[in-house]
Amino acid sequence: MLTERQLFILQLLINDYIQTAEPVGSRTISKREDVTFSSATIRNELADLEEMGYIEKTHSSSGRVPSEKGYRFYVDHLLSPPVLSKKDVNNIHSLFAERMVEVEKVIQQSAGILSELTQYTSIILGPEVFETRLRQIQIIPLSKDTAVVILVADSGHVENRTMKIPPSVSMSDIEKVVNIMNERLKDVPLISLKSTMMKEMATVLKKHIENYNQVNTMLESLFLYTNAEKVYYGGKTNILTQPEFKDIDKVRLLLNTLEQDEVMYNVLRPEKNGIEVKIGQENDLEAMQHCSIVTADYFIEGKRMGSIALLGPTRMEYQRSMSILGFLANDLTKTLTDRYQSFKHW
Amino acid sequence: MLTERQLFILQLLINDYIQTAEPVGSRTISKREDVTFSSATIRNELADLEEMGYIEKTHSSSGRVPSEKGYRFYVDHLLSPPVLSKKDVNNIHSLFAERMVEVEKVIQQSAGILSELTQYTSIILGPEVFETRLRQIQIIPLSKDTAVVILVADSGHVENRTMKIPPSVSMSDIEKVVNIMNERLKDVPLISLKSTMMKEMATVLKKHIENYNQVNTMLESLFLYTNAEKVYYGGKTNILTQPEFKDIDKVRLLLNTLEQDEVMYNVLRPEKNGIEVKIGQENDLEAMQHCSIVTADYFIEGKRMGSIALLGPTRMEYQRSMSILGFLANDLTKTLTDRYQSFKHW
DNA sequence: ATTTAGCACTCAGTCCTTTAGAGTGCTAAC
DNA sequence: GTTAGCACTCTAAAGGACTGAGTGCTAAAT
Repeated sequence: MLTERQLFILQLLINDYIQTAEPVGSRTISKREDVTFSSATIRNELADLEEMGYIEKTHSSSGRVPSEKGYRFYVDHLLSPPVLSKKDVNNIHSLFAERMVEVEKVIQQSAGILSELTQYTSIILGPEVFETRLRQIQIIPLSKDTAVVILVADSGHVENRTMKIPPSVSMSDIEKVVNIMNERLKDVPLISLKSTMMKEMATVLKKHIENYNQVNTMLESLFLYTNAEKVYYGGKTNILTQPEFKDIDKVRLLLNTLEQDEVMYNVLRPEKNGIEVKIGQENDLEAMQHCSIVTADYFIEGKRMGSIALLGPTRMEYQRSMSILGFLANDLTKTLTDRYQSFKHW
Repeated sequence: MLTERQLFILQLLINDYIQTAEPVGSRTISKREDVTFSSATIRNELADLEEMGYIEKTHSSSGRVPSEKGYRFYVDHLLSPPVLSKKDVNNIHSLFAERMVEVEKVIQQSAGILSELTQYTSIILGPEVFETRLRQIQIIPLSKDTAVVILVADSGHVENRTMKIPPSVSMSDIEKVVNIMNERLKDVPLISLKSTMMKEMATVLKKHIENYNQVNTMLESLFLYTNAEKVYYGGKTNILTQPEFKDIDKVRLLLNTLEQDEVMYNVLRPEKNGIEVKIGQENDLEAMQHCSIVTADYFIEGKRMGSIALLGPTRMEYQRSMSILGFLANDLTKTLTDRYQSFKHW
């Protein structure tokens, strides 16, 4: 479809535009050392590329700018082999060298370093709750009618909620329930706690507990909000340095969307494995029309646990972003798998 | 110092400017029904007010704009009696009607409603840790060398950290330590946990524990990061709708500052009780030069527990903000005190 | 049959100038 | 002390001229 030369020109053009954010003209391209043909030739090629929809003009006599189709093609076929500078690699490695104990800190730090290295906004989806399993439940009374319920997962993750205790339910009832729960619910994935409890425990509970109904509603309220995934951010305002975000309204829309964890959760939920790039309109969200998102997954023992992502303008450094992201995802996978193993084979 | 008429004119001018964000001229003021004197007279008065530093011109033939001194004076002496619409009151009351169980949720919701009602950014400092006391410590092993430590406060607040266990420390040692801690540290304010532990427990621990040194370093690392207060936000991007924040760089600076919880913590830490207003440069932070912050405190049994604040442009609706803030602080105080009582007299 | 030089044309951006309008300060009269 | 009136100031908007980067097309060169 595209000739060698057209590919070459398209690549040069997009590379240039990614660096400068300015429409690229034929002369700019022809000035490069490795370009042997004249600007007139380039003009002809550019006209063809435009006709095919890979590039666009901002006005009738302007230079060309990549279209989303152009970026798509670029990402799919024109990326040069990934190169990470030693500096970047060291940066990332030093992060994991610390061997932090808490998963959440590891992830928070990763988000920080990602945004620092790229000057984009980084977003990390915490380990999927449904892959972590219950280790223990504790109930600690606070007052005569409230108690804190603490769930500890095998990953070290701790969830807690405060709960009202109906007056008709006694402390010994609660102790009984907790005991039963710890017996029956151990190693159940957090995400299916509720259903497992309702199914498997109903009969058992009925046998042992007098006020079964009250206890039941109490337990239901306990698991009512299955906690959504936690979303971590780095460099939330980095996007404001991009020239395409001079417009306050665009910025506001985007930042507002970023604040909504549930929305971002859906954005990041990857559809296929590996490194994925969503360009402009490919993100269904209005606020993301002018953005691209690069996502990568991290795994524990081959199971997808979450994803890490970079959010930038459509004119983003795809190659570099993908390299860094892939690299970090890999390190994260290793670190977390290691950690998990040590839990498992204990 | 200022004549009645000057006071009146200053008040009108600031009120007008707060509404319109446009410099106010003598004609605008003279057009008001309750103004009996001519624009020429007003011009004379404005000249005087300017000389005294209460108002400024944006250029030599522009209308006048309040100076920071002007706002200060306005806030201190010219506020009209507070009026809250029924709608606002209902809005706030309905929030507390729900009787949520978790303190954190109450606070998060409060932040939300504040920002909704005012269209400013709301910031709430969570209950001061040093006023909450330890109820119980739990240690739950995760793997052979890690464990989760869970601290439950009497307020229902739960803290947790993951901890490395040195190989030389045995599980039974840890159990002993936890038991001793629960005996000795119950009802100690969270903030002084570390010092109390180091002082009071050293001797006891030495007696009972073999590997005192390892245990000690382990415990030290546990309390190394005394968790800073949690800061809650509502309407983070509301400030972007204000015309004075058209400038992306200002916005970036401000939003970045907002992201830094420690900085905000210091900004909010109130110096005196009651409702306080900090105008422009009175906030030492560079990023806040063009902002005002209104803060109010909330209490539990007369002890200050935290503060709630509104962040807006210097041209903010002080009267309304202060009313709403005061009202909410009051409700918060009541709600939290109620709750606390029920813990205490249990 | 490509490629290229050359040229006419287009348009955004900058710089000036003009104009309108809002506002001031001052003076002289009330 | 107050006000009408007027000259003056300055911004903001609107228009015009000019520049420069860029294009598309044509005709000549390869």
